Amino acid sequence: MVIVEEQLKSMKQQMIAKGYKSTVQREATMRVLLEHERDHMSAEDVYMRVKERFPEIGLATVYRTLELLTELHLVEKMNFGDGVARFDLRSEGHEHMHHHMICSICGEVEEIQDDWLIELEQRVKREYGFNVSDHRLDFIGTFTSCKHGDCQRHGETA
Amino acid sequence: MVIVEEQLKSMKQQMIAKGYKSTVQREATMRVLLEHERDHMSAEDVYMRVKERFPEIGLATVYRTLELLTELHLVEKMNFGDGVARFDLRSEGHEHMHHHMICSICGEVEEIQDDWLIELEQRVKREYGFNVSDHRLDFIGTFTSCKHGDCQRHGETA
DNA sequence: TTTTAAATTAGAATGATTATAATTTAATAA
DNA sequence: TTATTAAATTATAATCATTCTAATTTAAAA
Ligand SMILES: [Zn+2]
Ligand SMILES: [Zn+2]
Ligand SMILES: [Zn+2]
Ligand SMILES: [Zn+2]
Repeated sequence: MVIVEEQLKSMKQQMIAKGYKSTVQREATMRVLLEHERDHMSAEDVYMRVKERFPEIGLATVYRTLELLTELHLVEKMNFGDGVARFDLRSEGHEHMHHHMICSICGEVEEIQDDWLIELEQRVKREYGFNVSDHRLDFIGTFTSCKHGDCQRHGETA
Repeated sequence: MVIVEEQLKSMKQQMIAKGYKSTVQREATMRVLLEHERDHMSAEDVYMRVKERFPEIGLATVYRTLELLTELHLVEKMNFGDGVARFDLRSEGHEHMHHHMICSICGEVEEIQDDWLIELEQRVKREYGFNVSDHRLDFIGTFTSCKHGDCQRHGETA
């Protein structure tokens, strides 16, 4: 886990390397994503956070920045079935997307950073002639702690 | 793979068992799903197919039926990132959702019916105290056949 | 056959996301 | 540094998938 400033610098460099401009709005948006790395925020969530420090930013700019970051493979646009897209930072140095555990009691989303699919991807190649470049793996279920009622987020929406 | 009529009967029974009514609109919708088992259709797609045989049906009814089938765990509502929900029949006798291979050249979606995640789910339980009740696994990549240009669906949207 | 809650219909409303046109700005080079 | 220009931003309108609403119809139970 690198410090935010360092990751921000790296993201800006990648943006410039691909011919995109570095703007204060984009920087503010990236900073919010970095500071909420595990939060799976919607565009609206990100917008509200950015607005706290940069009140004149427009919603469309946030949308476009998130789209751009997705295109640059810095961010993954995910849909967990609640009608909004959520934006998830891709971990530096990880070729493939991380996995998720989604609690069906409270909606909490936790991450598994290790790539557990290396072997299965060889199998996909062998058995189906399909060359995997990325993946998405979500586990749906319950944390033992949630089942016992001591769930921090019981009742919240997501 | 059972015959359509048989599966339809089973789905109707499950619907009635849970206290829902069996209607011609619901039957027509289920029939379309069964006849396009591997197609990953949007609600609009399903609506158009149902309309061919039942022109007076309304779009909202199709939406509500798909929602109901999702609730009954007969269908899975999936989002592949193109802005529409797609509805995928859950295979009879399979506790967990099947896996997908999504071709990034042509958008074709193919299914893997075997459950490849049994061991990983034990690991999730062991390492995170998370009890898995279902999962979603998509592989993104290319079929060897697509990479060589003989891709049937090259250029189509999805 | 009557009753009644559930389901359907058509159309309006919602809400997330995208497009538009005018204005501003980052990056390049004189 | 200043001028140039394409790219980015803003505010707002438009789009489009999905959901809601009120009136009407229907499936199932009595
Ligand atoms: Zn994540
Ligand atoms: Zn929980
Ligand atoms: Zn499928
Ligand atoms: Zn293909």
